[in-house]
Amino acid sequence: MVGLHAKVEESLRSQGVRYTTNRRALIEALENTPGPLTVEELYRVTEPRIPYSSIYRDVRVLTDSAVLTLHHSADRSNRFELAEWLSGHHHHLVCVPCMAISDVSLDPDAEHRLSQLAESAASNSGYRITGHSLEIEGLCPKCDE
Amino acid sequence: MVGLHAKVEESLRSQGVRYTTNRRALIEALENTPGPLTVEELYRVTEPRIPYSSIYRDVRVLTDSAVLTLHHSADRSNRFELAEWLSGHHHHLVCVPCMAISDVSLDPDAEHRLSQLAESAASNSGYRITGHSLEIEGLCPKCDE
DNA sequence: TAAAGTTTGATAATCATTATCATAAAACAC
DNA sequence: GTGTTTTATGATAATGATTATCAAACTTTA
Repeated sequence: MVGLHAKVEESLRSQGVRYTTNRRALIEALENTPGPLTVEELYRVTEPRIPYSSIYRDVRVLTDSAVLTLHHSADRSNRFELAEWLSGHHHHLVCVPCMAISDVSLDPDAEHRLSQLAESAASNSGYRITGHSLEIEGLCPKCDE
Repeated sequence: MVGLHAKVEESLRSQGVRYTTNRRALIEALENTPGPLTVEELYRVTEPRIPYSSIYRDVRVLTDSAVLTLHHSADRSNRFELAEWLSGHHHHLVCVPCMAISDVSLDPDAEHRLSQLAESAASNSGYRITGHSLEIEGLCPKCDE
């Protein structure tokens, strides 16, 4: 099993993009978190501090390189996460009051049924389906009282 | 069957908010469109023109009043749509290349199975589930060639 | 009709994000 | 290695979308 950094480095190199200290720190921050992070959260979490201008530039570079994906959440904030080819296919569990987001996976059988649902829902739309994403909304244990 | 405007008016009145000409025009624009709209699209579609400052204020008022909901999708723009208690529960079909979004509904049986999937996926998270939303990604007929 | 409360639209202010650019670091050629 | 080219960095300025302000117009209520 190849490590995350090796995969990222290989992918970036093939695109002529360097895997620098800053970028490595951002990837590590996302690796150690159960859900997508905002730029501000990335700023607070990394040590030593990376200036905002660099974080903004790097998340853009990494998103353009398909290492990260952008996630847009209900509080209007942009959040970044590892692309699914690095983290595995997953969905999101969102706490409506506090806006915390964490990843959830379906077991293979459930995932298969979900794919079928998505296919059939779009069957007479003329679209060619390439993917799907389920967002589950609720109240996290802290907010549910 | 009560009309859309009557429902909106009643809901707003109960919250001490007026259903003015501008707000009615925004609701009508959303009623006549198969998916959520950006502020810019609302600006272009309404006649006579409503200034941006008013559109921004009104979509905020209507969202705070739970008449509209904010949709967070793959481009970075914010889109607004009628809340589900007005338009019915539905999901979204997104064309990845051109970013067009249209509503899709599941039949009751499929919707039931989707709810169960969402419940079971979150079963050991400690969350209390209140809803879900499926985003289906693909290529619309025009983009698929 | 008068008074109180809301909405409107023009404009200014704010905030997140992106662009600029001189410097620094890394990769490459010889 | 030395020099050359390419790419990355961080400080700062610029942009663009959204929100706040406020006087005037409009609605509702008394």
